[in-house]
Amino acid sequence: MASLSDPAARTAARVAADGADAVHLEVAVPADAARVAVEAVADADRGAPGDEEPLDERKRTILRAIVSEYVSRGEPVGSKRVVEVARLEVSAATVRNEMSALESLGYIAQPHTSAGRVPTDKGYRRFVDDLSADPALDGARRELVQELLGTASDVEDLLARTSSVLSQLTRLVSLVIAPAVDAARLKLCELVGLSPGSALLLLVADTGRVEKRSVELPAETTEHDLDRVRIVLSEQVRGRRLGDVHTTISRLAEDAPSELREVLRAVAEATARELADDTVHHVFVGGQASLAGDEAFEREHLSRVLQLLEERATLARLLAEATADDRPTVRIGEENEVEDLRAASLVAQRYQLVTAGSLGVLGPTRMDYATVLATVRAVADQLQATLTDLSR
Amino acid sequence: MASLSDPAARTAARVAADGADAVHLEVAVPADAARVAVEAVADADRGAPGDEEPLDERKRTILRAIVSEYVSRGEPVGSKRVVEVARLEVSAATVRNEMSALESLGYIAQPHTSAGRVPTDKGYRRFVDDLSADPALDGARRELVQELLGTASDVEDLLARTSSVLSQLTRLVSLVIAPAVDAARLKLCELVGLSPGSALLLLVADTGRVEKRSVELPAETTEHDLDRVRIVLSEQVRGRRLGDVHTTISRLAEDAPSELREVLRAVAEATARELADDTVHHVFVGGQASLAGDEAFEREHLSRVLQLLEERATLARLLAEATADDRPTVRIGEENEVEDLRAASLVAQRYQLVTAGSLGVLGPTRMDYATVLATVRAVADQLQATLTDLSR
DNA sequence: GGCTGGCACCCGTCGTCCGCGAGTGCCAGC
DNA sequence: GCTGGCACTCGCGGACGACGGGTGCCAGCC
Repeated sequence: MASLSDPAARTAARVAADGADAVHLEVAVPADAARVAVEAVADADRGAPGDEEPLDERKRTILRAIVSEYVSRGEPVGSKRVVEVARLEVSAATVRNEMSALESLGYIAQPHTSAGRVPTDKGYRRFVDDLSADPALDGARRELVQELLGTASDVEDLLARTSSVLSQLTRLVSLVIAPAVDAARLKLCELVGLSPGSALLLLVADTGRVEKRSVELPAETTEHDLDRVRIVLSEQVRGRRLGDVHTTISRLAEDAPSELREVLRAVAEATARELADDTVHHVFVGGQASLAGDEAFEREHLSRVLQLLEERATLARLLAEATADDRPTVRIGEENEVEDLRAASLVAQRYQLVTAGSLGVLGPTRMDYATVLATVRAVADQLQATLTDLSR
Repeated sequence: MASLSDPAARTAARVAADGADAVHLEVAVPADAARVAVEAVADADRGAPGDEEPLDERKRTILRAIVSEYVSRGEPVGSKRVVEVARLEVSAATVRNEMSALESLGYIAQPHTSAGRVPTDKGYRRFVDDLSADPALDGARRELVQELLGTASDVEDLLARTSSVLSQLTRLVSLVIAPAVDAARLKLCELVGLSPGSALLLLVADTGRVEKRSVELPAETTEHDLDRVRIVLSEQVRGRRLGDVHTTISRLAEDAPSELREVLRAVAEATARELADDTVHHVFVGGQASLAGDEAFEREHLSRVLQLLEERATLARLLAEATADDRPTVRIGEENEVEDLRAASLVAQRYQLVTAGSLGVLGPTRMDYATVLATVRAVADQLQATLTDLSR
C-alpha cells in the first residue's frame, strides 16, 4: 500500500472510488456558443490574434463537429459522420463542399487523399476561440476538486495534491509551479551550525515555504560569532520581503564588526543563490505516464518530451511565460516555441497568492479542450481560494 | 538556458563535453572470471541461490558471448556469430549443440523456431553471477564520477546530482533514496507561527536535512505560549535522535502546564507524521526518458512503469527491500515481485551515512550488467565518501 | 567419443499484388 | 444553392512467394 502521504496514491483512490473517470466529454459545446471567450495567445510570428476569417454558422458547426469527433474517436472524420453528429439538415455532399472550403482555409486537413479530415492546429485554435465564454466543469468533478483541494495545512502539500488532481482529472501531464517567494515576508531567518566551517541557512516565509542552503563559513568562525550573527539576523531581517533580504544582509555585512563581516557576506550570498533557483525546487509534475499511452508521440519524440519534463528550470520558465495575464492560456501545437512540444498543447492558468504562480496541463494537441479548460480553471480557482483561506 | 542549479542540465553538459557517453561496453568481461561475486537474491519461489548446475568452461563462454552480443546488438544471436565474437576454435555446428544444451537448461531461448538465441532471465542471472568479483569502472568514468560528486555542501543537492549522474552514465532510470533520518541528531527544533491557529514545525538534523510540517494549534494559543513551547523544545530535544523526538515531546506534553499541553501534543503528533512519510519526500528519480526509447517496453507497459515511478512510497520500499546488505544487488526480470517490473532489472546498492540509504538503476533486462554494476558501485562508493567527508 | 561439414527444413521478414471500402471531387439536375 | 450519383483515389489488410538466417540431424572423420 502506498503511504497516505503520497498525494498521487490518495487521489487515485478517491477518483476511482468516485467513478468520475468514467465521465467523458461531459462539457457540452453549445451550438450557439458566444464568440472568442478565451483569446488566442498573441504570437508574433502568427500574426495578431483576432485575424480570423469570418466563418458562417454552418462552417463553424462543421468544424466543431470535426474537432470533437476527432478528439473523442481519434480517427479522421468524413462528411457522412459530420452530418450525423452535427445533426445537420443537409446532405453529405453539401458538407463535403463546406469541408473542402474549410480545408483550403487551413482549418482541417486530410492525412492522405481520400481519408476523412483531421483538425489542423489552426482548426483547434479556432475551435478553442469559439468556445463558450465559460465552459463550466460538471458538478461531480467540481465537487471532487473542492473536496480534494478545499483544505490544506501546508502549501507544499497542497500544490503536490493539486498536481495530482489535475493529472488524474485530465489524464494529461500536470504542471504546477509555486508562486515566487520574493514578495513573501520573512518569518524566520536562522543559521544552524552543522560542523566547523559550515552552517545551514534557513529562511521561512509567511507562506510557510522553507528555503534552505548550506553556507561555507570562514574557518576561524567561532560558535560565539555564529550566535551574534544569529541575533543580528533575527533582529534585522525578520518581516522583510524575501526579495529584499539579500540587500539587507549585504548592508549589515558592511556595518558589522570585521569578525562577522565574512560570515554575513556568506549568508547574503547564500540567500541570493537560494532565491535565484528557488523556482527549480518548486515545480510539481504529475501524470507523465499518460504521455506514454498516447499515440501522438512516437518513441523518440516521447523520450525527448519526458526529458524536457525533467528540466525543471525550463519547465518553470515555459509555464510562467505562458501565463502572462489572468485568463487561461492555450498554446496549441506549432504555437509552442519549444521544438519538442510542436505536437503538444499546453493549457495553463495563473493563480495568485502573494505573487502569481501558475498551473496547467500538457498533452497531445488532440485533447478535449473544453473539458480541460474547465478543469484547469476550476482547479486554479479552487487552489487560489484554498491558499487565500490558508493565509487568512 | 537551464539554470545552473538544475543538476540534470549541469551533468548533461559535463558528460557531453567529456565525450564519455561514446564509451560503450568498456568493462571487459574476463574469460576466466572468478565465480559468484554478486550473489543471487534469495528468492523463496525460485529455489535457494547457488543451486546452479555446473557449466563447463565452453558453455560458460558461449553464454557470455550470447549475453553480451545480445545486449549490445539487440538481435537474437546465432551460432555463427557466437563463434566469431567468442573466438572459439570450434565450428558453428559444435556451438549449435552446446546452445541446444544451454537452451534445455533454460539459459537461453529462441523467440521463434529458427531464429538466434536470446538470454532468458536465468541466463542473465548466471551471467551476472559469473562476473568477475570486481568489475571496475574505466578510468574516464571513474574520474567523472569523482569530479561530479566529489564535493558537496548540501546533502539534498548531492543526492539530486547523484541521481542525475547515475542516469546519465547508465542511460537508465536512476533511483536514489536518502538515508532515514531516525538516527540523526536534532540540531534545531523550531516552531514558527504562521497565523493564529497554525504554526510550522521545523526539524533540522545534523545531516543538514530539514523536515517541516504544519501544526494546527488550539485556537486559544497565544504568542506567549508559543514562545514558552519554543524554549522547552529547544532545551529538551536538541541533540536527541530524531527517532526519539516524538516520544520525548509526548512526555514533555504530559508534564507541561495545561495551557501548553495541547500545543505540545500537536507538535508531537506532527513530528511522528513527518517522520513516518519522511522517505516519500526524499526519493530522487532521474532519466525516465530512457525508458521511452527502449523497445522492451511497449506503450501500455511503459505507461504503467512510469506510473510506478511516480509512486514515491512504493519506490522507496522497493529499493530499501532490495538492498538488505552491503553488496550490490541485481534483480532480474521475474525476480522482481512487482508485476510491472517483470521485464525490467534493478541494480542497486546501499550506502551508509548515519543509517543506510540506497541507490540504483532500473532498466530493461537487456542491460549491460557489467558496466552498470561497476557504475552503481562506483557511484555508491563516491557518494558515501563525499557524505562522510561532508559530515566530517 | 567428440567434432565437423553438409543438408533439409523451418519460419519470420519483406516486397508485391489485389480486393475492399471509406471518402472524396465533380457534375448534372432539381 | 442543394442534392444524388458516379468515377476515382488511396490506405489497409490479407494472400502469396522469394529470400535468408538459423536450426537440428546425420554421416563421416580424427
